[in-house]
Amino acid sequence: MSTLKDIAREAGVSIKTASRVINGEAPIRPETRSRVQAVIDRLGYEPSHAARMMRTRRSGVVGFMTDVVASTPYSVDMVRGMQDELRAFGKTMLIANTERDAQREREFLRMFRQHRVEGMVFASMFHRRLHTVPEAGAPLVLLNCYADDWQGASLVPDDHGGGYAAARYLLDQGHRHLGVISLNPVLPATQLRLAALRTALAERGLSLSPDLVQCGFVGPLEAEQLSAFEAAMEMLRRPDRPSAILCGNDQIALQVYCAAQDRGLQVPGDLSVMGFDDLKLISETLRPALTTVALPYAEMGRLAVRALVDPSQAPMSTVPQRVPCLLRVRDSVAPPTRP
Amino acid sequence: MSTLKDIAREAGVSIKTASRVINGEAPIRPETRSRVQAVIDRLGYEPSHAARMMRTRRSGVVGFMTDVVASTPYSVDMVRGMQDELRAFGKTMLIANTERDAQREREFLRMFRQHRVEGMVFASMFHRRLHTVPEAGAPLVLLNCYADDWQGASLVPDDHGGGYAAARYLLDQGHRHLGVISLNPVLPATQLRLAALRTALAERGLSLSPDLVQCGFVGPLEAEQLSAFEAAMEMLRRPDRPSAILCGNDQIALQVYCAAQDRGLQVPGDLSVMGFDDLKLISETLRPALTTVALPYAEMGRLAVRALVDPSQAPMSTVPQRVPCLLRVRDSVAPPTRP
DNA sequence: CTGTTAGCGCGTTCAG
DNA sequence: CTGAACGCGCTAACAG
Repeated sequence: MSTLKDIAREAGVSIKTASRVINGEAPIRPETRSRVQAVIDRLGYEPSHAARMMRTRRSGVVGFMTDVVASTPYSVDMVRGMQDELRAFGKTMLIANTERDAQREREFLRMFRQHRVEGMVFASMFHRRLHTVPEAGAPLVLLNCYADDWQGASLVPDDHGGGYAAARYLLDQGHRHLGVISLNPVLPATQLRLAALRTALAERGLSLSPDLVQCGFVGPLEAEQLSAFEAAMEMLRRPDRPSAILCGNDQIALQVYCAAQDRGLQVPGDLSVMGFDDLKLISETLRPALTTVALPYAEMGRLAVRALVDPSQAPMSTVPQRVPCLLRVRDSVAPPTRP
Repeated sequence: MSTLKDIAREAGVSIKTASRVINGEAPIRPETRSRVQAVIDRLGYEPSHAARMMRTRRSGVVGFMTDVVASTPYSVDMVRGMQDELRAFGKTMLIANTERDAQREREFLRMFRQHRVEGMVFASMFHRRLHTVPEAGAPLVLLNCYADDWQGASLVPDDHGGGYAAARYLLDQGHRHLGVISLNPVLPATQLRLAALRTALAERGLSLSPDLVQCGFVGPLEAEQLSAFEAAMEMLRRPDRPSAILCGNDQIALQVYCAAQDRGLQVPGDLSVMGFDDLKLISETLRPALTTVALPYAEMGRLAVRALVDPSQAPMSTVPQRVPCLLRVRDSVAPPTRP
């Protein structure tokens, strides 16, 4: 690969002049500029990022670390959102996946530090509280999580708002008797959405039957297994079965569809189903297509980068900032046939 | 951030000695070593990747570029496979997603060149032929694609083998009357699997009814829409409906489940379903869980990195290397009830 | 408008 | 076993 010196020599100018045309600095005489440019094109020259970084002491790189990718590819939307925004600033991204392994986390943090990342984004798979905050010697933005001893930037989905929107939609369609198959109860998302649901219900003088609130998973949080099918089967066998089920995520909703099939119930005719997450792989593929609430992961990625790269413009507060979750109306909810 | 010079000064040794303990070079007197190490730990020193790279002229970075992420998060497995292997070699990864935009592709290639990537992996969403080969001035491995004018390394899933395994499994279960809802016919994957199916059928003196081979998508390849539900409905209404349906991917299989529900057919009692891809989000969530064929994306990622980082060990041939697709037996296939 | 000089933080060379 | 000096490719600071 050729160097700036080569360009300068070939073009018969000084190194600095070559540098100037590359960086579009200062006024350069047009003929000089085009002569230098011609050499650059001919030699296929690209400035060395490493050398540039050494001189300017800015890496132009931000690190992205996730805890688990697991079954839910939640991080790809965040990555895309981040990339969109980074591209606009001419920056690049290093990614790391710790798989919840402390050893790997340390290694990757070292790697980030060696690359002198200008910022770091840490995302957890579930909206949760962190015990320790990863430290890469650069500004940090937390995605989908927060920490008590951490007064920096933190972006979380507005689970309360999303849960409220879902509940209101079902109520507006005429449902009065709702079932819930939730995520693990220890997750803030679960509690926030339940609280929102109870609020929406209370506004109409209704309440939630405790029997109709189930968890869609079994086992410890780190190794939980889907059990929504069984929960749904049980719920649908009851004489007072709900006319609609609110699900903790789209996978649960998928299992509810399967349970409905098994019970000979049509969606949405006999049973309305509401998902959460808007995993297109499921929500757009199911027939009838799934009405769900979209998690704003791409938007969170964009906001995180903006906060990192241009902090003045994004004055992050010390409390987690809630990013809106949008209701995606498709075909899995209809007015109830029995009141 | 402190530098090697700081370390040397604080420890009262020369820069070179400090450098030696960091890189574990040469014999150093133990007491000197531990004194230097103590300073390193105290100052939280990390060597500058940029400075190192400039000196050694090796970036330790490989680039990963994908064409579309779209609905199918196919690339996350590749990324994970690559990361596993890169970690073992102490290297890192830069990622880019072109969204099939030539402009973006050029920009990212420049970025890769500026970072002096030591290798590049290009992955396409579908197993396909490339018109032009992206060039980053470094060794290249193609994933999921190949090009006629390109005699370098290329890894593709063994669609023929996977299709054959799926067909054999259905035949071994006793199925004789098979339906197919495939990917777009222009894709090599489609043709390879169909050929494998015909071979397996021919081995038993059977053949495929042309009426029972449908495509699960409509519209042009770049913007195709799932239409497997309609195809399945049509197929299941036929008097000679198949006892099993082979699907081009797991999303198609999901729609076949939905169509079966609509027709009042139980899976696998009335209809066996075989997927392809093994998207866990779908295959492990469906009830009954989906029997499918796994695409070896993580393995392809690992192999690509190995070929790049240690070419001697992985002598890639000039023809695309086929990576085995494994049958994942779950619960969606059972012996047919009507012969 | 253009050129000269001096490092950025490392690893390498060669000399102790 | 250890140290001094040099240069990787580039840009900042300051001349001209």
